[in-house]
Amino acid sequence: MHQKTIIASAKEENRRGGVQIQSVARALEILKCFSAASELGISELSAEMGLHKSTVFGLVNTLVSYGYLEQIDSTKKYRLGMTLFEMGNLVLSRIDIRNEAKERCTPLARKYPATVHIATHSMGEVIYVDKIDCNDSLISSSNVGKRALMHCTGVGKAMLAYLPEKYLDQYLHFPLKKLTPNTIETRERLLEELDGIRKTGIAMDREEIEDGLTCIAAPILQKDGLPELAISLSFPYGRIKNVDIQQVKRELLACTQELSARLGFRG
Amino acid sequence: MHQKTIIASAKEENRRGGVQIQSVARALEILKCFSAASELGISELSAEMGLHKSTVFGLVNTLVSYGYLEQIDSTKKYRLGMTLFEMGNLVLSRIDIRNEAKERCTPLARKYPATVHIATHSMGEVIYVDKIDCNDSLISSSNVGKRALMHCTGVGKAMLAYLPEKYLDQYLHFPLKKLTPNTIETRERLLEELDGIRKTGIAMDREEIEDGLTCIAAPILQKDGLPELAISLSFPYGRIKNVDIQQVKRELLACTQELSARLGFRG
DNA sequence: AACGCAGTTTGATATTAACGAACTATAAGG
DNA sequence: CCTTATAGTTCGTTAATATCAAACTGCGTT
Repeated sequence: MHQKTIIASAKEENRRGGVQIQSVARALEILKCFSAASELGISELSAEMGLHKSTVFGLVNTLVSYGYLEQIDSTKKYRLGMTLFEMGNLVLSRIDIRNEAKERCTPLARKYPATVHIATHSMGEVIYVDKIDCNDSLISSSNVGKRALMHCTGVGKAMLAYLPEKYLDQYLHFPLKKLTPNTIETRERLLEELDGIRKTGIAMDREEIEDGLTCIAAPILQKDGLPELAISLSFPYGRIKNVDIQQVKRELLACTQELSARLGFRG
Repeated sequence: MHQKTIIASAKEENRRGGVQIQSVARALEILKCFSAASELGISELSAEMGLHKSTVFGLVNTLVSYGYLEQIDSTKKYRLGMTLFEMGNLVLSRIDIRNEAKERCTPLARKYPATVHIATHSMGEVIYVDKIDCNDSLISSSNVGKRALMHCTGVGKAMLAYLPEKYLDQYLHFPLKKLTPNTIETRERLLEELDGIRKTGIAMDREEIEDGLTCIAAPILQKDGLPELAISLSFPYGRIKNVDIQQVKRELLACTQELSARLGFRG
């Protein structure tokens, strides 16, 4: 079957060992085709997936039954459904410590000209779960719910430093994607960096994801020593000048260590 | 196969016409087994679903590949994954008008001793998408992301009144579930109520979902006249006494009509 | 050290998902 | 207004694939 080949080659990346159920994988690939605003029809999806219309219809129809997609009456097209929102909120409420983290870190966003981000990790990527805007914020396009790469973000490196090395092997592909002149590319350089982070408990992003953006980050560790979240302060170009970085590090560490303690972590 | 029978009988409810892909439906049923905090193993799921362990394993494994579930290293059990959060945020950002609605209605929550809820509908149920706590709020256990029945909530009735009657036939089962002495039970009584709502543009919940809780609600209508959201003010027992209900209705309508106009609705 | 339990892997069989073709409905164009 | 085209939907056949059973692994307990 030529279709199978297309699917397999296009999506082999996220294969995890063990059995995969083809039709489930295809259904989830269909969900991936949708972005926030996009409304797609069966034929578009069929073309995108390289599958027959009727095959896609069956998969889509099942997703609709469960509210993962919904059909727009007027156009007959489909869009993401409210069950995803419902389930997403369940996940959010699972991360108990997030609320506390937000409360505890709000003073930092007030005191410094920085945006505070709270993030977790999933399958080798950063996912932002919340943010606190700084007082004099210009625009606030939210990253909440978005993914980012781990090797070039403060939060990502902060968590990687406390994850087992096999996590790194499983999810990171070297050479790492270079986004700015400062982005770390090699495994050796990354391991070295992570060693440094473990020494101080603080991860820095020095214009590694975006020119002009500096971040100071630290992880929140669970009882077992693994990171559940990380918190970062992002200073856009220029604003970092008049800030006492050592002082920020101390205050951030005070926050995250207290939060780690709340999770039962004994450093 | 006896398992098939179990699945079919247990879940026939949410069947939508047309083909269903069994393994996709099973995968989504598996997701349903999880609540926020729950961590389930393959054997538990296998028992819950009435399927063989290895069958469940294949399905779960696929869900893990895509981040819909994640495995906890220490216990080998599974929990809901971050992709659900990611997708849920996409859905949220699709509902553009929500932000405006929140902003526009915040004054109401400040002025009156009420909690403001913003909700939409999905498959015949209400889903709360946001809320604004009132100033002197006691506890704020959030309903955001939760579902509720349409026939006994202000927001639900507000939206039902502007949905086609076939929506009602498709999703509501009579007699309706009675939650308090005031809950509407019959189809006739509901249609009558919806007629009344269309006359004033306002839906009231007079202790129909919970004793002592009164709500005033109104829909936000799209260009095509169908409701996208509804907004309600909830007054807990006692607080409604000193409130000028007619004035609240006028102010709420002013909000929702402005918001409907923003969506292109011309009443 | 043996047992039991839970997660995981493997292989055989028959169910089921995929395809192709046909059908319907809506919209565009002559 | 009728034809044509496009997109969504339905149906029946076939072969691929999901399911089950049984065996394996690894951990924790007795």
